[in-house]
Amino acid sequence: MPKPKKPPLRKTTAGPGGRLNHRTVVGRRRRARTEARIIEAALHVFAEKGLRGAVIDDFIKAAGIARGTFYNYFPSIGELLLATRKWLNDDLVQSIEDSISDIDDPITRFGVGIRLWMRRAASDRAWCGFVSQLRLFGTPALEKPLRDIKRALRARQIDVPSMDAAMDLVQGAKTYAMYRMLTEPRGADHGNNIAILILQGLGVNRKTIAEIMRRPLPEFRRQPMTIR
Amino acid sequence: MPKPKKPPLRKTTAGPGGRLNHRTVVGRRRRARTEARIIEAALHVFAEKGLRGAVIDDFIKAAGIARGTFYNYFPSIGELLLATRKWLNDDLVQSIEDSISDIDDPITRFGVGIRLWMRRAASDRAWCGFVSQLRLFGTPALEKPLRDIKRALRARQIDVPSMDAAMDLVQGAKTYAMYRMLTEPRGADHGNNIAILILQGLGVNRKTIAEIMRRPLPEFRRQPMTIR
Amino acid sequence: MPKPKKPPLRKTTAGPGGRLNHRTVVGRRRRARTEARIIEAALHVFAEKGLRGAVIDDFIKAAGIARGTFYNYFPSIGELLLATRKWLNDDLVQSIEDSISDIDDPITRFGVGIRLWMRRAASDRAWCGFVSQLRLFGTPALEKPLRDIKRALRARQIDVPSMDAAMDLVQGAKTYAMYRMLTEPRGADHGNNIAILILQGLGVNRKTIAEIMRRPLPEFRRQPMTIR
Amino acid sequence: MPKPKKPPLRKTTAGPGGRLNHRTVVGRRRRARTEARIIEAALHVFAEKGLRGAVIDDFIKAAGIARGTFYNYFPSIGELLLATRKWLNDDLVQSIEDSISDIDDPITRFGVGIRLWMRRAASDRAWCGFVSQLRLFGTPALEKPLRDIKRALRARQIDVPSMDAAMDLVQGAKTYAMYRMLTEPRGADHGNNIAILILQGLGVNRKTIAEIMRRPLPEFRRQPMTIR
DNA sequence: AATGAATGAGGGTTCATTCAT
DNA sequence: AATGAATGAACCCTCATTCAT
Repeated sequence: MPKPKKPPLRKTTAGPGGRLNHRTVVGRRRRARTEARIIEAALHVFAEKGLRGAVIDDFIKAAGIARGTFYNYFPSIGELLLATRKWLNDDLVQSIEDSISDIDDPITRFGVGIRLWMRRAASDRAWCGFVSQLRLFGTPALEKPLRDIKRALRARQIDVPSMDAAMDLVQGAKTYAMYRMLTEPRGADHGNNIAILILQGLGVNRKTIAEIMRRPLPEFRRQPMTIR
Repeated sequence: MPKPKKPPLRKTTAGPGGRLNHRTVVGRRRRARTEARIIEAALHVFAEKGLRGAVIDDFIKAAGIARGTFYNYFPSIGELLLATRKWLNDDLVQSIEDSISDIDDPITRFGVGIRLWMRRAASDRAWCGFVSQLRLFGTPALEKPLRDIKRALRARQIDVPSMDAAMDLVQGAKTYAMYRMLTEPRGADHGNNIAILILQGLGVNRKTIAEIMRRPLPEFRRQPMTIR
Repeated sequence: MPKPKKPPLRKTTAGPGGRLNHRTVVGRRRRARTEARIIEAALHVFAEKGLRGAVIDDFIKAAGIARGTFYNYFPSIGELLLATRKWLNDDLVQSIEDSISDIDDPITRFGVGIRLWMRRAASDRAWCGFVSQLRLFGTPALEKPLRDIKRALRARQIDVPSMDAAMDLVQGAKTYAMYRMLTEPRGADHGNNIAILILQGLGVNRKTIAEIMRRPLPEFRRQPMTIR
Repeated sequence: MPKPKKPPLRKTTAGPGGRLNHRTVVGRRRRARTEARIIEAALHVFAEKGLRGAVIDDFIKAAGIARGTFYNYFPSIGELLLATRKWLNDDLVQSIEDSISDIDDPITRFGVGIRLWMRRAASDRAWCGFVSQLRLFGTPALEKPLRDIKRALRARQIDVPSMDAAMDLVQGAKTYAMYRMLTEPRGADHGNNIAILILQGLGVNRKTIAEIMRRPLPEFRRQPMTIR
């Protein structure tokens, strides 16, 4: 009596006519909604309790789901963190990249990008709290800025003794500023000021800095939370 | 069972007549030695496991003491962290301050201080790991540098849009650089490069920066671990 | 939330007028098929994971059904176990009884029955794994052999100090042998050897044993899996 | 600052004069007592709830200890089971071996051993319940009987078609009888009856069996529970 | 009927803290 | 002081069962 053993848990249960089963479609939609809900909640929880300090209970309370439901979606807090970071990365890259896609000059792109980043941090506490804890190095979120800055170096728009040190300065200043924005009140200009100092640090000349700072920031296009 | 718990704050246990008897003296010496041992171990443990990730077991194993002994000295890990940070602060301020006490020019003091800080980070992994996790803001460790930088501002040696932003840049860059030194190999110049970028960021003029960087760094005076 | 839960015991769903309509007939057939599928799968699962160690997931994966579907058929794993055992009992009694129905001599019937049982165990791993875990005492599966052995006692074909002890010997030896067949390789004769030892244990005389063992075993009549 | 790192948690904390520290001695004694208590309790729990059905709570309640204490001794129920079985093995081998060490004749040793085993089962419900669930094969507990039976075979005291089958008969009958003693009332002779049937099954001749059964059983030497 | 997302009770494990010696 | 066994609250994770579609 060999075991025929069906292929396990088909992804798509198609009805007799090949059309997607109604139940399946409904189920899927619900699934996606719940996942988005959990990630959305996770952003706040991680921001508040820290990446290490959060416990399952925090997430399920914030998302309004049952304990078991959590595990239907993520096998551990670590996985949830990954998913949240991935979502955030996509969202971040997307929203900033969209806004500066029409800028050609590398250092200007870079500078405006920092201003946008900092403005977002100032306007969205949860986002700021979460991002400020992330180690973004080597992550897609930093690919674009890194490319810009390399181009700027080749174009002699910046003057730094080493790329590694330059990136540490950039990321360090941003991260630290974000962290402190959560703790102490900071003026409305704080983001811009940080941008100025970073550009100064990179050796960008005064005039260029002034130009970058004078630029009106494009409208905020915050897209609604969606997964994938 | 809430925790009223007052610090046992041992007063001088004087013998009859008010003089310290022999047992007391011996006991005290032993006490100080054990405490130093625990803090020394804690530095490594915190560096390795993180400020949040360390458990009592890590400390007692590293210090080679029994579980109960730990509680004879510190009522909780949090208190140990405080004590460790305090010790580090003292040590840090002391060793750097000692080395630059003969410098008068504020920006030079500041710049050399950063170079010393980074050199220490590069040469002492545990120190680097521990300090890079600390939020030093408002802490005595930053008082002196802050004063120097304020004086530099008054002397128009630096040019920044805001002091808050300036300090975020300084601390952020240092902290981030320390963190990354632990993860990826960095060249021997990394510390100096960071110093250059920070000074550039503060708007210090080229020539001054060059002078600061040219200064030979005073010898390392690592004092032996002592408490209080 | 205690569980009052009455068995849904579906009565004939007859259409208006009392005749079975087409949908009902089709539905019933489908129902029977699914139930058979679950039980078939359960046999393997119980054999593999143990009576206690199997979880719902094992059954639904093995049967290729959805979680909810399981509960449409069995209110719990316990009930499924009962149903599986019942099916096995019927099948067992049937297939062995069919094969020896033409033997009149009680001890011969009994002996051949044991040989058949052991042959089945050797040829069907899942069956062996499942049955070896069952406590068959008092179950219909043992009624017939018990009757045979009682008759053999009356006919002085066996010589035992007590019927209880005799049955323990018989069931114990069979069960243990089955269990070990799963674990270690056993020669093709193992079943026959066990039969010999059991008969010896019951005090059957040598010659009779030899005759029983010499008998060709009737062909295997494995009936297809059907419920009720 | 290299880490001196003491050897972890010395087994023996000796005082200055090399004598065992008093605290250490006391602690050890207590530890041994608690361990014995847990194992003793485990025997009953396993007997009652089954090897698979017992949960941590059962053990800690039975042993009268706290949840955490359990884990100070055993990392899991599985480990506890192992320890319990090991203890039982030692105890079993010891107590039976002691009693028959003065018998030379292999089959007599073997037969008396079975009678002792069954007598113990009848007089100690927890023992019986636990042992009847164990798979003793390949375990030290069966080494001695196995050796005796092999010697008996060489001495032509028994007559079996295969050693494997013989051992299945022996263990199967004993195990099954033990299991049933727990469920249904069995006469005082049940153990002896099982012994007779087993010996018959092995082909021992009538007279020898009668002699073995006539032998007075040596006094029970139940040693007090001690670990190691 | 069939489906699979949601639920929450039950059970496992860790670890800070206490306390008798 | 130092020791380490004992404690139990806080967390983690699984899995039987329900229920809307």
